Amino acid sequence: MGTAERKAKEKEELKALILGAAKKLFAEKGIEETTIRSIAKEIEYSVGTVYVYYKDKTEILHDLHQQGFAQLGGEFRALFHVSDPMERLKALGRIYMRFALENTQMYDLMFNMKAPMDFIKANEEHHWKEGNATFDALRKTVQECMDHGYFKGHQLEPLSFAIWGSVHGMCSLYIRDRVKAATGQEPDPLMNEAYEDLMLMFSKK
Amino acid sequence: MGTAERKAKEKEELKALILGAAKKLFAEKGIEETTIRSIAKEIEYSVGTVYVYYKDKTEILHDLHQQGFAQLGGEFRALFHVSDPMERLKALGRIYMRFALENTQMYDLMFNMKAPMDFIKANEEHHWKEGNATFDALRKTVQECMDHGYFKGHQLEPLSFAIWGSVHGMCSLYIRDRVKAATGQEPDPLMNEAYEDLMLMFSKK
DNA sequence: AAACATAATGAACAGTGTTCATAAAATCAA
DNA sequence: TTGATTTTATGAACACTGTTCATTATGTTT
Repeated sequence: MGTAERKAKEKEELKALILGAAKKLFAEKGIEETTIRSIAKEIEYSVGTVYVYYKDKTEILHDLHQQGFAQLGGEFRALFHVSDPMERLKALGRIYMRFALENTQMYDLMFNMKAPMDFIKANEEHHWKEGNATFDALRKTVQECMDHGYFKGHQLEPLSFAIWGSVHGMCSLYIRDRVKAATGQEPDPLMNEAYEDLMLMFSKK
Repeated sequence: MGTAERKAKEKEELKALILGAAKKLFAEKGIEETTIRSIAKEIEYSVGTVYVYYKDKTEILHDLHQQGFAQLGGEFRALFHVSDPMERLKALGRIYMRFALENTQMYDLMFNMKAPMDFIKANEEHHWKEGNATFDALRKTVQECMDHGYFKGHQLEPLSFAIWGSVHGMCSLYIRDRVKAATGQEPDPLMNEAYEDLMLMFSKK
């Protein structure tokens, strides 16, 4: 049936319109200022309409969080042409860090906020697909590093987590304004130097 | 004047009562559920009274955040009898991690939430006293480690930040429920193993 | 006892996410 | 085309939040 098909498409379009408005406001103003009413106003629909297409605010945030992972995942995949695993590991970290610093709100949503995980739990999807895929990219690279003689005496799983945590921690402190406040130094250069320090330790055979 | 003195003391007591109730509710239910009304109810005062003693919710959260640092700082100071700097560094990290896992809400407030930093900024105190003091404990220990031949080729400041970030990152991912969701493993053992992995790398001369 | 100062109150305001009976629009059936 | 039916959009209303402030109650001083 042609009409049903078209209607389904229109529904998808309006849903995407809502998500786009949410994304824009979210990136600009952050989560606090991104209210359902402001989203509705942005696309010139009523408040109720948003709730026709999204049952929750958390569902919107979850979709946004997925978009973020799609982007980061794409940037990760583009790095798999780097054959030297340690080089790739360093590049993965750099991309991750750049993504965090350039999309602070989005990064926050993906790795710090409760909402997306709450949504995932509430919908019985006890697999965090996006997170797993991203973590897999790291794990595979770490495994290859080990095959090349790096990280002797370490275990793949905890080591991968430790590496993820290390880079995430610096980004997280950056985003929450703890870096300058605690060190008294300018955040951006310090982040770079700290990252070099980390990689120096990681790449010691 | 004796009466004035007593009244001042009473004021302090009521303020402490409010903070205590806030702390209790906060540790139990988290920040979302800790409303001004629930605090007032807990101590059997009216909503308005809370605002007599605290101008803001952020001021309450800032005081709470300070209490957290007082506790963590105390536990840190107790470690300065450990003379071997690398041993002390490892112990600092363990204490930090234990604090995070046992006081998730408080840790979150101290290192992840916006409110306390917003309050500090709003009050022109562009020094994060608590954070600085805590970071100093780490920096001093790292410096001593370097004096003992560790961390060759590293710079004190970025390295200290990298170490802080590393441990913080793992704790942060734990608290925000990303660990099990991304790795599929039980968080607590994984955290311990990952910490060992980190320290193994840090302590390579 | 009266005048004054301090402290506690809770109704009211503006904002939030969310719901749902109603209205409008689109589709289908004749 | 016209009427019936289904689908979509609406915004007032609800329960909650942080916050304010005129009013009330309490305590102190003269």
